[in-house]
Amino acid sequence: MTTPEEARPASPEALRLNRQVCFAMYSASRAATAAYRPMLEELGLTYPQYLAMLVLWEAEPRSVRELGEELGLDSGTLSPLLKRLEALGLVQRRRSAEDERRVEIFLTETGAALSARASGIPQRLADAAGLTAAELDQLRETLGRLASALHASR
Amino acid sequence: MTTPEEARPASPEALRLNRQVCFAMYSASRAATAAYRPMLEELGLTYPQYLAMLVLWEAEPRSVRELGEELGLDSGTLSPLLKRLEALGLVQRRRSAEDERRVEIFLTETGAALSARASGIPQRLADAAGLTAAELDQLRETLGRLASALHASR
DNA sequence: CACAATTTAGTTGTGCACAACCGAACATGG
DNA sequence: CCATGTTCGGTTGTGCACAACTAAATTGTG
Repeated sequence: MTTPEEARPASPEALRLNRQVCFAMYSASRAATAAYRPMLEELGLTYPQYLAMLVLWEAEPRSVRELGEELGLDSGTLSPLLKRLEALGLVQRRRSAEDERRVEIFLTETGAALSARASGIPQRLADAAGLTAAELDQLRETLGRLASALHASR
Repeated sequence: MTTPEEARPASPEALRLNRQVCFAMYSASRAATAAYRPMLEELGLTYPQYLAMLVLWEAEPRSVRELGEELGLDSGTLSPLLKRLEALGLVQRRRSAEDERRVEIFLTETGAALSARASGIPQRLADAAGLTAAELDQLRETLGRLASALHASR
């Protein structure tokens, strides 16, 4: 009576892959990155590079630390990523004059102009998602609470 | 009349980071991986390694291709991952006799026994998530539909 | 002022992801 | 049987993530 349907002796129901919300997130997140890829390829960006550019398009310049705060990434990830953006001619890295520890990331003209070509991407992705605007809103809200709770639980 | 609240001339609302569901997923997924990390460290596993073990705990042996199907990962990711699991003594890789192209992944006794020590992890993570069981269920369902739609959109 | 503690980027090393490609093994039509 | 095409696992190269560490600049304190 312990196993309702088929016998499944070795594997407690809790360990079933398809029951795990975190696998669904991991999987959906990679699917989203894959969906962005062809669109971002036109801009010559990877998804994390696109995220960094989104932050810079909102306000600029930003220090590496500020970018890391917004994106939840550390310098080990951002330092090489930003150097690649610089090599692409989209940003410029410059030591702050007031605080020589800080490196300020400025958009170049090319980098700033790129936002125009990126502006259609969110809508194209939302269309591909196949969810209603309300569902997307609720999903975003739930994921936000989840991430907060997980961060707090450390 | 175009910008309802504060003026935000340079950055169309669509490009705001916090509006993007995909960033919420990306972020929450990494938060989940980080939440798993200390628990999985006790088992000596990374999160993707844990996922592979979950699949094997359900049914075994599985070919590399079958594992890839379940996890949505290709051989470029799985081959080295499975070699690491073999080096840990948790699985064994063996060429199939019927089809010499296939490599079957078997659990070792140690690998099979590890499921007992892993059985508490899903509940511990669900607790850390701070969502109700209903919310987690709905989240999983929505993410599943989203991933399907994104895969279909290619 | 001296000097310990903190902040900030950067580097190194490990482990995914994934594209592109390869060679061996199998399948199939002729 | 044989030529062609497909499947399968593996390798290589690039780009994240993240832990652990380093060095330089700044801040706080006696």
